[in-house]
Amino acid sequence: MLGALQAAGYRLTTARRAVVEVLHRGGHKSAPQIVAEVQRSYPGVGRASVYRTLALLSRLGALQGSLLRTAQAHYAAARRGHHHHFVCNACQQVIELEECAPASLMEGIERRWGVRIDGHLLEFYGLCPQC
Amino acid sequence: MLGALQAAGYRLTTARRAVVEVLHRGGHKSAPQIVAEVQRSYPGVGRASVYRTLALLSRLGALQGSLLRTAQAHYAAARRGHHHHFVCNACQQVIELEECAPASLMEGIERRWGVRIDGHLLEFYGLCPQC
DNA sequence: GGGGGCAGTGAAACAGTGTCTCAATAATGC
DNA sequence: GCATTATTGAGACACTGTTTCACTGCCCCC
Repeated sequence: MLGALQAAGYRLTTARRAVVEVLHRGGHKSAPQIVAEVQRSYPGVGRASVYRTLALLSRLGALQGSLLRTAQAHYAAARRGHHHHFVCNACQQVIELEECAPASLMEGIERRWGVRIDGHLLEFYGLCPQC
Repeated sequence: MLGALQAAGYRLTTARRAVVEVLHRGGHKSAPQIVAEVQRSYPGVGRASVYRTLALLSRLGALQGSLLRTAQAHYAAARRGHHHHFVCNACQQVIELEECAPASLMEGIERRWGVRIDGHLLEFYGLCPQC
């Protein structure tokens, strides 16, 4: 990850090293969790730098973020049980899809991981016909 | 939706009617959008009541919310391109899955809706083996 | 290996979303 | 109608994430 930064012409600073170190510990972490871990190891590093580094790394593709876009709750009247969305990266338009992840996929996950699934969220991102 | 409220023993108040009315206009709306629309038609209705009603309706299943859970950005080192999650409703644990929505599903969506997909998010919710 | 330019920083203020508290209000059952 | 009590609106609060700005320290160049 540090290599990716350097290769893209970015400087290797303490703040960036600290964030990468925490991310390399693995697992799934929320942004505030990452801030906390970074500051435990490197109290000098500021919150803003952590957020900046996270945004930078995901822009470079070295980091995967979920719920990255503006995190607001979205609602729609429940029809047909559930539905999924396509969100346009350019105009933010939301298209409601009827397509759904096949039941076989969910059954496979339940069997493999020993979990019980009672809901899911499937969202696609890209460009809509107008954009 | 009003029926569902009444059937569950909740009172039919102006605030609740206003929220339901806005939701029945259809489409996808963010919570702040709903607040704005409600207050345009019924300036007396408070923000808190709108949020309370939205939470109540989705608890009753009359409303579908996405990104309903605490909306924080989550990150993990990018491996194998992408991955998906199972989130336990009880302990909030996140399990990383390797399963993915089949490419055929995505191709179908691109063809049918005329969009170009370059990313997606697939999350399952339920109970983990421990819970 | 030692400047110098400037990318990057930390701190703090800001903006936005969602929650909570509490006195006041109004929907319901009788 | 009236009493009960669920629900409300206002405002304070907590939290996440962004922006600003003066300062710092990384890296290139000689």
